[in-house]
Amino acid sequence: MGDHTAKTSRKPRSDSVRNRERLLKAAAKIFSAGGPGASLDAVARRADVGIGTLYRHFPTREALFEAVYRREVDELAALAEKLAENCAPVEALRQWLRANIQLVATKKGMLAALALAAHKPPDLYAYSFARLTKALGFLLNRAIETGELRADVTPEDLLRTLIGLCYSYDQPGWQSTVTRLIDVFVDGLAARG
Amino acid sequence: MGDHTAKTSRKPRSDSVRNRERLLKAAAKIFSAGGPGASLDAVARRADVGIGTLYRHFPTREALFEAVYRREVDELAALAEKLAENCAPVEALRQWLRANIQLVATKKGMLAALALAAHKPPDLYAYSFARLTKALGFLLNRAIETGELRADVTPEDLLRTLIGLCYSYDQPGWQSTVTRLIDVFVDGLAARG
DNA sequence: GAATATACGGAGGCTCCCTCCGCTTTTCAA
DNA sequence: TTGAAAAGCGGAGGGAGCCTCCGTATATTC
Repeated sequence: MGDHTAKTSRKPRSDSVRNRERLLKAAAKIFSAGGPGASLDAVARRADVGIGTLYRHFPTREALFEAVYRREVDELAALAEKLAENCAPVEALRQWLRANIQLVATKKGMLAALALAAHKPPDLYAYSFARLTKALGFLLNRAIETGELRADVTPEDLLRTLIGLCYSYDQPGWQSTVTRLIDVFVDGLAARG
Repeated sequence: MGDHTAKTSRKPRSDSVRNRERLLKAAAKIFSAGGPGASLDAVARRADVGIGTLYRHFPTREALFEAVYRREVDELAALAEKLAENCAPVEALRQWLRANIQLVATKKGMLAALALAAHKPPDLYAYSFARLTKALGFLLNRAIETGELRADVTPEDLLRTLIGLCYSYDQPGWQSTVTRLIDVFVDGLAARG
């Protein structure tokens, strides 16, 4: 089922692997063109694969989104660690948040992926949200421990705030606006409790 | 066409008026139950009216949303004036933002209406967004003029921020969380200019 | 009591979603 | 090499929603 836990001995079928790859490639294209809510039928068509195959590999829209954007999420997580090494706590946090905005601006569809990850009932999305909150929590805690930021905002809160702000998407000039708004927000976190 | 500009002399047909009313009532129910994206077919069915009639009265989903929530928007606008009379600038602003959260919490569907108003290309939504930004602009300017808040955030920005934050909807305990986040944001606005 | 402007209804054509199951391909063991 | 069984494939099919179009019905007006 695409999910090859080393349970049974058989190795995954070659056609299965190939099709999964095709689907991911097609999905990336379709999502980046058609935004969230793009047709899954269209993805299957583009991948030259039956719709049933799509659903077998990715039972839900979320699952497909997550698979498509997993690479990006991983990179964000890695970036958090790098920034922690090279910057002061609050600065590192700001940088990371900006990198997120940048990414959303670049990879269309990324925002939808994040939104799904952040808004849906747990368990289902799992990977992305966990990965990102962990990374963000790391940066946030550093700044809280030094006493530079107030302690009553969680990584989840901040991540959702970021995503919420990015929803001003499509508006002209949104990128600089959102950056400014995030800065305001971080200033608010810094204002003594 | 529901839009009776005193152009022609004929008075609007009684069945038209009745159906419009029915549709609004049905839509309020359906939207509050099914959230945004609820079926318009279902609205028509509930109103005991042909689907064509629905589309004739409200050519787009947005139009219907706006009509359904117009009353609430008007009340928010009125509230802004009342608060301005009775509270200090920043306090009035906070109160108003909280009232918004409260309203979103109460009237399900309201959030979707606001989001549509705030995210879509101008002209189309018109009424709600204009009304709200005007009200909010009024409160915001008072606080800026007294030098209590920085001047580089527009009413539109703030409104979109509010809506974006409310998107953490459905999450348990969202209401108090969003209230806290809004407070953080206002603190950020207050932090030195 | 016409005449006519206005509104009504819902069928029809399209797209999308997702499930289900008969058929094909691949793997693996003998 | 081979053939049985596991694994995967495809797409038809049923359901739902969207929106348009137009023949029919009815309110208003004179």
